[in-house]
Amino acid sequence: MRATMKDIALQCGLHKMTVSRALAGHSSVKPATRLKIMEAANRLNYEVNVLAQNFNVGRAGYIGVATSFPYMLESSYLGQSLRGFQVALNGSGMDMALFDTYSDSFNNGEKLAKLYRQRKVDGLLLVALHSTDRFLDTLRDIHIPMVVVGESVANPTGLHSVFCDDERGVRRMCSHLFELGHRRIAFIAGPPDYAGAQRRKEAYVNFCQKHDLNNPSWYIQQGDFSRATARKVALALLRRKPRPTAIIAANDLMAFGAIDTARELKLRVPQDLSVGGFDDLPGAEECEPPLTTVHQPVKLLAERAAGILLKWIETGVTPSSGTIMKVSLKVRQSTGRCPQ
Amino acid sequence: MRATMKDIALQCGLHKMTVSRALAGHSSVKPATRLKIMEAANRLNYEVNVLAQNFNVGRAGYIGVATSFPYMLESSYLGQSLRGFQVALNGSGMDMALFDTYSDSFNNGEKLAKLYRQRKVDGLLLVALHSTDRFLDTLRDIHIPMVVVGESVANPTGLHSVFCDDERGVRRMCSHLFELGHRRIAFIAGPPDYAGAQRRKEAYVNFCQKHDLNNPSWYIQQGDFSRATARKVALALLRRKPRPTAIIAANDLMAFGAIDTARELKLRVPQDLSVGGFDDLPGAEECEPPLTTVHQPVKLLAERAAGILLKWIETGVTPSSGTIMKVSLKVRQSTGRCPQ
DNA sequence: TTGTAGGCGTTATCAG
DNA sequence: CTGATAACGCCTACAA
Repeated sequence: MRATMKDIALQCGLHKMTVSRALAGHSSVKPATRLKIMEAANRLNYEVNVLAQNFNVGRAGYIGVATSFPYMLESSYLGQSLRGFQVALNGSGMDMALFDTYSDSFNNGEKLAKLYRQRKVDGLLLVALHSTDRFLDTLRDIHIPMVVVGESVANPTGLHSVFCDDERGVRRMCSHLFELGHRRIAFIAGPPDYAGAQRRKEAYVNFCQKHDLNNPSWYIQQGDFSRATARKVALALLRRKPRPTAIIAANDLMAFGAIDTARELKLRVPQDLSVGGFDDLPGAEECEPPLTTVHQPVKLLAERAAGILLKWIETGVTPSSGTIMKVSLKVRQSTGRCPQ
Repeated sequence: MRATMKDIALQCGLHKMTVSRALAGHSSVKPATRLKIMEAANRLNYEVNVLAQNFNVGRAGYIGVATSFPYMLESSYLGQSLRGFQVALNGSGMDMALFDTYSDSFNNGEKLAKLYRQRKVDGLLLVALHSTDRFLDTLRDIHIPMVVVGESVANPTGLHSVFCDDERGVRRMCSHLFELGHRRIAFIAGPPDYAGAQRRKEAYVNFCQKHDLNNPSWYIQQGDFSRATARKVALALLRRKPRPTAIIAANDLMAFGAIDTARELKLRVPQDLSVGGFDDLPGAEECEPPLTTVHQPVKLLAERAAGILLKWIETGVTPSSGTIMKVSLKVRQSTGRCPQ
């Protein structure tokens, strides 16, 4: 069906090798010959067989993006990440393949490793990995080019991860509220098996200690990054005395949940209660009230991660350590002076 | 580096062809030989080179999922679609590659066509395509195995699309409200270049005519499937007299927007205003109040689409027409009896 | 400037 | 039951 270099060669009375050179843009082809070849290629609707090309050089031409489907897929976190990857991959000849690591078969990393060993992908980008995933144990040993995005890893040996400065972000949020007069600051934590969530919580705890806030232990509530759960635990926070005057949520979704609950309890945000988030989702700016949050440059972070991975694949040199990206505090209308 | 069949063959003193047969599970291999081969394969950590395999049979082993990144990526519509694809692709040896059709270079279909001609993908799944996209013009002629998901196409020649029964869905929503006593029913339409949005609007118009509702023309407002825009146009609907007692939005996001506005105007939903949506997003059930909406079996729809595409690729036979999936009305708390 | 030989790893096919 | 050969489409390396 489809024309090959051989077909063009036949039409032109040349050898397929000359065709290969001409199409690859080698300078060692006589202009006249090149022209003839180009015309024939056009005539035949020729298009390189990338499959053969890649097979020849032993690469798949795909980067595997591994994520846990169930709720990551619909997160703008992944959305922005993918956009960042796209930017980095653009022009590299690599494209993105999407894999679900949620299913059980994935959870020991075997399946991902297989993808690589079978040459379905040339490397992996792992988005917001759970730090408990046994991925690491399995994958680390296989020396697969792979970069973890948005999550640092407890034991980073042989793994490169790109993540944001969670600690600094939470610290800045705490300071912001502190300066507004807040002392009764509560915290809704993320799932404990996310290293990033862990870092955020610790930063909050450290801040409280450093400033002798001495808040009751129930000021720290366990969330799971979901809005629904945040609503529930916010209820626990806002019903009991002494009621916090500010809540920091470990991500924006949970901040939204806290605001939902405040509204339900007829508490005004920010007059009666300040709420801070983390992530700066696209929706954070347009919600009611616009959310004060820590901006994470997700797209950039992803772009960086993909860039590192590409270089790794091309050069074969394992990048050394982790990469930390800066965050910034976006002060909007969900935080205000402490009441009284 | 990596072991090949040849390596195994050498270790076993056999021909690589025998190894191929043994590993492929052919019955024509002596059990003892097979065992020897299996052991060697294990010892060498052998894994088939899928790349070579695919090259040999002339297929990429990837299905391209094309979507316009900007907001589709973060939609649960795409999320559910991908999950559906995954189910259908499972076990087929095909995986998903993700492509952004938003950029200009994609909009004439050339790039997608190239993906196919270059054998980067074996077929395409187009999610929620704009019906104005010139994709169709370009792609139709190339006979690429491809299925459009969630959108019917004006001129379906040579294109198979799987979409839901938009008309029936809106009709059922209209009837539901009508039976609750509503007559002043307004409609927030979706972007006119989506065929599905068009169908939904027409279904509404038809219902109004059939029941002689004779509502003013401004009862139809133009939205763009986004929450923000819906808020604005809902304001136009709710500020003017005679105020509608019910609003149907062409998708859930816009229904949420309408509820936002109602809340802002101190209108209670559903006591003062009923609001209906379309899609049944995961969030529709847990929002406040839970949304009455038309359930679209997106995951199933996607699964079906991917199944059709797979068969097309395997058999080479173009499927005939479009496939329409059933919808169902989910009555929740955002609709109620007409006030007075 | 162009041609030839060979190989990438797998499988179909035919021969033994 | 196993082996030999060839082919998939391209490219590297060397020869003319």
